[in-house]
Amino acid sequence: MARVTITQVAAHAGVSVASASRALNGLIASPQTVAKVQHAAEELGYVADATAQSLKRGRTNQLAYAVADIGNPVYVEMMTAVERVVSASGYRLVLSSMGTLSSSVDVVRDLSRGYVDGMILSPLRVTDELLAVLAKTPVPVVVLGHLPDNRSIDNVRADSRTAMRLVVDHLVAEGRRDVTFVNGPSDTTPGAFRRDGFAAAVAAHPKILARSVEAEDFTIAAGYAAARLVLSDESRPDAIVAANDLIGIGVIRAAEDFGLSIPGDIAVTGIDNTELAGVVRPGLTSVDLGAEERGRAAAELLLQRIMDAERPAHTIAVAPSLVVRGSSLARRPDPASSPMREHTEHTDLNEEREAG
Amino acid sequence: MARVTITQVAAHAGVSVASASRALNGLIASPQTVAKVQHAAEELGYVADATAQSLKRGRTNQLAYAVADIGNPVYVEMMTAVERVVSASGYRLVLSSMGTLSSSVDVVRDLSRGYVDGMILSPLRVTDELLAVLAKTPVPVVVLGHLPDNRSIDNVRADSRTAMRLVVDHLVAEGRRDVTFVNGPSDTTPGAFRRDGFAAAVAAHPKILARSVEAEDFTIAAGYAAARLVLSDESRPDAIVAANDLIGIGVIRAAEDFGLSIPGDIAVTGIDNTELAGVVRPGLTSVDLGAEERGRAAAELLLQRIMDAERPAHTIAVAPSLVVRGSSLARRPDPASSPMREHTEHTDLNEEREAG
DNA sequence: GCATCCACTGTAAACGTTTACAACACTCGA
DNA sequence: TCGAGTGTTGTAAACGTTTACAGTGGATGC
Repeated sequence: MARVTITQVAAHAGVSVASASRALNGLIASPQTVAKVQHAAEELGYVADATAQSLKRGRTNQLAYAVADIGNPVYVEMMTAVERVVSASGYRLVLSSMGTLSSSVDVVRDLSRGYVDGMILSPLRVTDELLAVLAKTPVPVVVLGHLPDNRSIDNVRADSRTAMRLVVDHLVAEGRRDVTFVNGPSDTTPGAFRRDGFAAAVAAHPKILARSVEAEDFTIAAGYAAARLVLSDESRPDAIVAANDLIGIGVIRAAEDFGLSIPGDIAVTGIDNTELAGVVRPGLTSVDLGAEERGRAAAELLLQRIMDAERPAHTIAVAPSLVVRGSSLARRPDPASSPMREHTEHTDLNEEREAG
Repeated sequence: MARVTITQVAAHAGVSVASASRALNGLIASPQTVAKVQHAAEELGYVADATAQSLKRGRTNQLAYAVADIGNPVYVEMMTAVERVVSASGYRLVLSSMGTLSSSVDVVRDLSRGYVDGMILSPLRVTDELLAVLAKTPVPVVVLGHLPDNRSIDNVRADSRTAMRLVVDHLVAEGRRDVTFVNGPSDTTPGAFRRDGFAAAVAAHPKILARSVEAEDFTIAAGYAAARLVLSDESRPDAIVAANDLIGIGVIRAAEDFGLSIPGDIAVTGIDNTELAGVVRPGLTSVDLGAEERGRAAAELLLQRIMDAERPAHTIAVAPSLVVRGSSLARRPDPASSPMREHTEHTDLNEEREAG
């Protein structure tokens, strides 16, 4: 299945390559030429070579979304929002994952080589090396995730501080007094910001006891493992704040293994408000960080940056909102309790109550 | 941040572009030249333009994985396996989603234009148009998902028929007699094959009552909606076979809304054995279709096809295996039952029992 | 009948690389 | 001293497009 070039199409149609090109691109050409060329192209199954076209035109019509942790549904949610925006502007979106296999620096370097006209980056860790590469990368970049200030890089971020305040305030209001934060790795950007946010939030409540541990990862399995340690401590907390929904779900599973009722014995909260939070039982109270809105904002920032390379860098922060579900309700005055209390919770696939 | 070309590097180093190219690519060149060129490249921040390089070399070192439904975790699982294989061979993997926005035909056409050296396709629907495009596409393709036979296209498939037999046999063995299949759209490839597989499987058990309905989609929300209809029927089944885990989870949630105990009042099974199946309560019995193995096989097939365009097309079918969890256990002889029976189920984040 | 315009066409140069080929400066052996 | 060999270099042609430019032919105006 050899590649057929425009030269062959031109020959087959009996015209010059220039005419063929013009006919195919809808530029000025006589109706007969257009007909001949289109027929020839059809017959030979011609498709313009993308690399040649990009080289000549200086643009690829491709944008990239590079994400560290594609296993986390929240990134899929952001990607969907990104795709909606960029494909409306005629770009195709390619997703490239920068896992353990390829470092984010490598991915950025590679993407800077001209395969894409711009990129959105969601790195888990923002190293100095990455910042250096980003600063001198020739293609437009938007970072979706917290970035040091004054970096002159377009940036869309969640508000981790407010998010942590929302959950902590909520738990305290519901009567919790001993709160443990199960973070993901704190050398990651979300890990660091949520750690600090938690510290700030609990500082506002001098009476409550606050502790922190770190899960190995922002995953269900890591949350489960970390929670087992927390719960086997002799003085276990009456609330666990998880750094994201996946960890939160792991915590719920661990609590179940320990025979603990949620929220009777212990409250649990997550962050991201993914679909999963509404699907586990009890429903996981979570902070919605506006994934959809962040994705959209990042895409729009990128499109604007492409149109005007000189515009000043923008930073957009999206406001979080608390979504309360069964996992964090007040511990009730012990209603002649059955050992495992029954949670009568309506499945919130369609609606949810918000408080923010 | 203007693009710096090899011409500038060569000028800056005081050599010809040919020498610069050779020095940068580790071809034959004197140590002094290499040093000068590398220094110049470093200083100017030179990165080779990918489109020019690809045009000249005739290869991009990129492979694509195009997937219809990125919201389904099973595709992420396959992608991870694919990436592991292809990046070990020096390729970069780009993911392109063909959602409602862009038809699979468009995506294939676009990818055939030279942006990638090969692609793996997981289409939801295999239309004649898609087959026609695939047949004449100039870049190597592997289809990950059932394909009509004798298509001379490399193909990796799950064994839906066996999968359906495994769940149906299991449910019958556990004493179920009235089984409803909640399929996804049956005009999709998985929908059609699972429908047929279910029909064949129940045909082997003449005594049991079998019915089918279709959810709008392979999602939790669609499964939930479909299950509400099924369960509000006056003669509700004693088992529901869901066409995948997401639908199965929706079914569990719906059953809960109806106050039904699982597996006491009704058994539920899924397909794909995603992580979610082990995380919901009760654990969702599911058929593992070998996502990891299918992804790996597809990637290897693609690499071989790239190396040898003439080799005959292969079809690889991966054997399924049943993973039994709490959602489908036998209805026990009514142990002085509490209305909502308590499932003491060990969280299977680490191990699971298989039967296949 | 000649100049002018118009609509269209072909020639050729670019885009940034890689690479075949020829040229070059050496060293070595005769 | 010469020729052959070696190791390195530059010139120039390609890869498949797009596009500036200079034609071409015919119709129109005088």
